[in-house]
Amino acid sequence: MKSEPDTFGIHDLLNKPKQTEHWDGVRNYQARNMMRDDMKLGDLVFFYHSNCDEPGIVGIMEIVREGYPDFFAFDPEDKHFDPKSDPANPRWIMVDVKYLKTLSRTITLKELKLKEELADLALLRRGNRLSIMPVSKAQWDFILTLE
DNA sequence: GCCAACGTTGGC
DNA sequence: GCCAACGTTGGC
Repeated sequence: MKSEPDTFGIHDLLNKPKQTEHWDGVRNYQARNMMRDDMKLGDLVFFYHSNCDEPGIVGIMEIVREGYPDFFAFDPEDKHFDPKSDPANPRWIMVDVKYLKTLSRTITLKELKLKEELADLALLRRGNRLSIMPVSKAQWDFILTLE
């Protein structure tokens, strides 16, 4: 899962009560579907810092609540308000994530790109701008060997 | 700040 | 259903 450190970085998650926060504001259907359909309690997630000096994987989180309505979509004052999301039939979904650890160093995008083992990593696919992407078990294990 | 790559919107 | 226009993402 990607986030811009200037907006919400891994340190912000670390400083939340119970080191837990809802992953709100996703307004892309593919990303929403992954939160709604694929993410299960206890699943592990890489925290990726995007749009910053050193884009890359900085830590690990755990899913502690499965998909439920992103109620910020109902709030006209919220940045991610969506008038088309009906509370009776919510359009947007979020999950809750809990901080697990910060990697001993950032595994940079630049470095990931060099690895043959990660040729199929969704993050590295051309033009991919999704904020949530799948990582296979093999990819996950390999990435952790880079730490 | 630039720009490529996408997703979304809305007229037709 | 097509597609041009527009907005956003995010690396560089």
